[in-house]
Amino acid sequence: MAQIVLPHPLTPEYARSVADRFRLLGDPTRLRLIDLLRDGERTVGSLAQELGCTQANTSKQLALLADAGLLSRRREGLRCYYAIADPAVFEICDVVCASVLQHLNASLFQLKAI
Amino acid sequence: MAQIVLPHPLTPEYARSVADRFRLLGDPTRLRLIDLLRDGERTVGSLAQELGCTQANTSKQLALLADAGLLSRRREGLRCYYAIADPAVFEICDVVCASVLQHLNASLFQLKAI
DNA sequence: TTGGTTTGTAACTGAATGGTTATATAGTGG
DNA sequence: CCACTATATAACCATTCAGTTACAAACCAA
Repeated sequence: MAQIVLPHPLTPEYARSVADRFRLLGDPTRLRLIDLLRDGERTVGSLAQELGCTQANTSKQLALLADAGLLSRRREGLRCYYAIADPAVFEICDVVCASVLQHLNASLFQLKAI
Repeated sequence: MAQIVLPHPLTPEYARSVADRFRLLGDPTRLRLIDLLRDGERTVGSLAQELGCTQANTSKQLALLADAGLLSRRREGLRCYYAIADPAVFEICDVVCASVLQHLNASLFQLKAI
């Protein structure tokens, strides 16, 4: 498999694609859904109940993640089980979380220093 | 330094913080600005010219990135030089770009298989 | 069939936001 | 002083989008 690298400077088209992915992960509800799916597949209703979201909204956000290829869908009778399809999301989230935590800690340190 | 880990399940507050960071990176213009700054600090006008953006918009987007701690500002007379302040953004972007490229390649393969 | 359950979807609303225009601020040179 | 340059910012507009409501579709049980 040929290794394809993004151009530098980044073209508007590629920037758009990457930005789309970032924006997809840039919502608290979707992040919490992904986090809940760390433990394995779950049904829409179960996820909705745990998040305190409506079923409609949960279904919509799950569909967005699945359409992007991050989640997989599996029907079983009435229930629909969603699961992580691309484990890369964990790596991505971990890296971003670490950066955010570092900033939060730094801010906290600033506060304590006053 | 104590290692602080995000709670699981992710609380709404932490999810919000992480989502904010993702959303900040979820814009093509800001991603291209970050990409241009890989080569070192640049002035607002220089960046605006290369992106084909207005000076006002470029300044606004740079300010957003700087306020979040991702960029640093350095004034020198009339000019204002921006630079990467948190190298973690490169790691973050690289991870996401790799994932996006993989999906793009997979889509391309699907097309060729038809 | 009838009723109940789970999920998907269309239409709508309010809020957030990227980009533009115009203006303010501040530094430089004559 | 004045003009010019580089940057920041305020006001505004158009678009995007998360969430809600209502409803449709699909499946199961009795």
